[in-house]
Amino acid sequence: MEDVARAADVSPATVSRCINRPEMVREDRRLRIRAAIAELGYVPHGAARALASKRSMTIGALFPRLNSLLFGSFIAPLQRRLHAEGYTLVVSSSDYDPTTEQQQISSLVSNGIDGLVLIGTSHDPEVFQLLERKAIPFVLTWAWDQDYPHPQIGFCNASAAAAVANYLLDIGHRRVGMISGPARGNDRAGARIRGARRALAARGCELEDRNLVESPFDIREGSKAFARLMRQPDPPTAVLCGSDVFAIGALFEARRLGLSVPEDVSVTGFDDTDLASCIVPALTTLRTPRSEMAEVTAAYLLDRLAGRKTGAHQLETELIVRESSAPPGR
Amino acid sequence: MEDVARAADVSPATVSRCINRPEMVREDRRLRIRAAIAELGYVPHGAARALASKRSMTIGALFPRLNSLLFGSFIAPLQRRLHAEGYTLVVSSSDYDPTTEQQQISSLVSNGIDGLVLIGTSHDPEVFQLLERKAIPFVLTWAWDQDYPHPQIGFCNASAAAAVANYLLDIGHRRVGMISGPARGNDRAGARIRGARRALAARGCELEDRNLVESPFDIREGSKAFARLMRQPDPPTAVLCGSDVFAIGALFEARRLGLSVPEDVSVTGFDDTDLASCIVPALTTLRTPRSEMAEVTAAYLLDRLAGRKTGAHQLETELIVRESSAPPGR
DNA sequence: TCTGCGCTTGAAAGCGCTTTCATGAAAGCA
DNA sequence: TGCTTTCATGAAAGCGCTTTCAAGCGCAGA
Repeated sequence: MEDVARAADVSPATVSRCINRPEMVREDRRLRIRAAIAELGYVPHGAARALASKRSMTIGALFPRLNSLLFGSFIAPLQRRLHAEGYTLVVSSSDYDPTTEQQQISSLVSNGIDGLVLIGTSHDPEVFQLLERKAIPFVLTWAWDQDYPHPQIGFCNASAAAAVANYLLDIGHRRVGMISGPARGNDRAGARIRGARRALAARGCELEDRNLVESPFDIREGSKAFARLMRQPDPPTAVLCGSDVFAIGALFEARRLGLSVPEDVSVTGFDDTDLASCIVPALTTLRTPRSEMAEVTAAYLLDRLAGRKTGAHQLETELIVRESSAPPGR
Repeated sequence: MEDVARAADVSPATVSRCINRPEMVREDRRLRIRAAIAELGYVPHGAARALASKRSMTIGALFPRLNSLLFGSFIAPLQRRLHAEGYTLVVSSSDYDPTTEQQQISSLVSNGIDGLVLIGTSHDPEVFQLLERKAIPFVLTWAWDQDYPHPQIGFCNASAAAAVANYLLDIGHRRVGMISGPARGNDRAGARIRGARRALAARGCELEDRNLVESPFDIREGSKAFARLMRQPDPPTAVLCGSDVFAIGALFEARRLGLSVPEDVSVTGFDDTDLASCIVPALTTLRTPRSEMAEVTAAYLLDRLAGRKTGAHQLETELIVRESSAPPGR
């Protein structure tokens, strides 16, 4: 920066202003400074900026997993929107482990994030303490719970799952199986089980224990779980999957088992990932509003960071009926 | 830090040493300092550390795309390995656009990365200038070119594609189609086309223009391209896809068109993504050594950052024959 | 012509840490 | 005992920026 200042024949203070609030510096100098910056290939030193200005222009996002089909469609728009406002998004993953999550958050805070995006509502209280002590705005996404004390931008996983269950009931299914992610430590999976179970019970169909399989999120696990459900004496006529990943695995497995979907068994997904509409048969699924959620999340944080007042948002989900579901029996 | 120093009754310098090189401080004080840190929930200020120490303990990685099936299996092990050595991985994406790439790199450098991972060999010369001027170690992955002047850790895309082509020739195919990513601006896609074309030509089979489709990396595009190839009067008996993504799209489309794979047409993928082994029929594909590449990449950068001498690496690929390929005709 | 105001600018004081350098204490040796 | 050597520590000088503060400048209005 000294070099640039010298080359443009101004003080370092003016160079700094030219970079941060160009409208403050007179046009002729601004041009001279910009020329000098380009000429010298000057790249500002982020750490020094962060230290002096107390803002890093960086937002953190911590996901349980990165290598899934799921989060891409959230990260991309989030990144885009934040970048447009000059912020950099730093993503990392906790591997569904609370301890790792704490470490990662601590590391993010240490790296100087100005704001943080978390997934779901179940986090260690210490996390919230740290964020509040450091006055770092944060928001929980992918979930919505009326009585939750922290800002959320998401949808109600329970009623979304209930919507799928009700749809299956509507078209005549009575024996419904479910493949879910591990409810333990995953509020979303837990809420989806709860929602589906209640909806079924409300119309006289228990979700029997033998018809509920919890597995790690993985296509292959979806296949295994589906096989297990269908191998039973009295298998379900419809399998409600708590994630498209499971449903995709189920569809593959059905083909291997020689079962036709939806003639022999209906399969529904959850999330409406890219694959859901491509796969054959196209997957009936519940669309979660990921890109909208990303937009609103970005807007929320940007508002908070600009000192504007904002609030939480509940977003809508939508059932997408495609080819993988039909009335039972035939 | 002042607070911690006061609480532990030592100087800030000792606290700093306790954090960075604990073996330098006497045990009793070390324990006192650690207790104070825990007690006060002290989190070091990364920017200040970076500024003072001239190291950010951060590695950047710039991918063309993030939302693909592909890079997850590279990022996860890379992240794990770097994290184990105290480094944080920052990933971002250029969207296959050279200008965006430059901006992103500039932003990464500005954010103070200590090292950088790039994909492929085609990058603006200015990028290398900047990295060299700032003395930031970097490495190019996913590619291998004998005569390339910058450090690479990857595999030869051309010979990998040639291996697939030769396999198809070996089992008797003469009319081979190819679905490739856009060769323009993507050295990997270009090399794969070149490799396949040469291997075919070497054994008397031209890759005709009508049998080569270039599309953006996307399942749906794979379906479209496959449909286009098969709609021709004299369609190929095998379709060599430059990416599993295309092959998966092709498999779905085949089912829609009522074509059996591999009876009516063989389909091969590239990369051996997670889906390749799950899908029905399981995909014959070329395994690219992504996690190994991640390990070696991490090791290379860590060596460079520790001042150790190291060199580039060529890695091996492997053809995985599964169910989607068979001799033609039947 | 003089006063007062707004607009730009530069000087300089940190931001929170690391690291050099000097110091004192403890340990080893003659 | 007196000397050197080693080790652990604290004081203090920055790291490269931003931002406050004061001051210079030109101009409008009196």
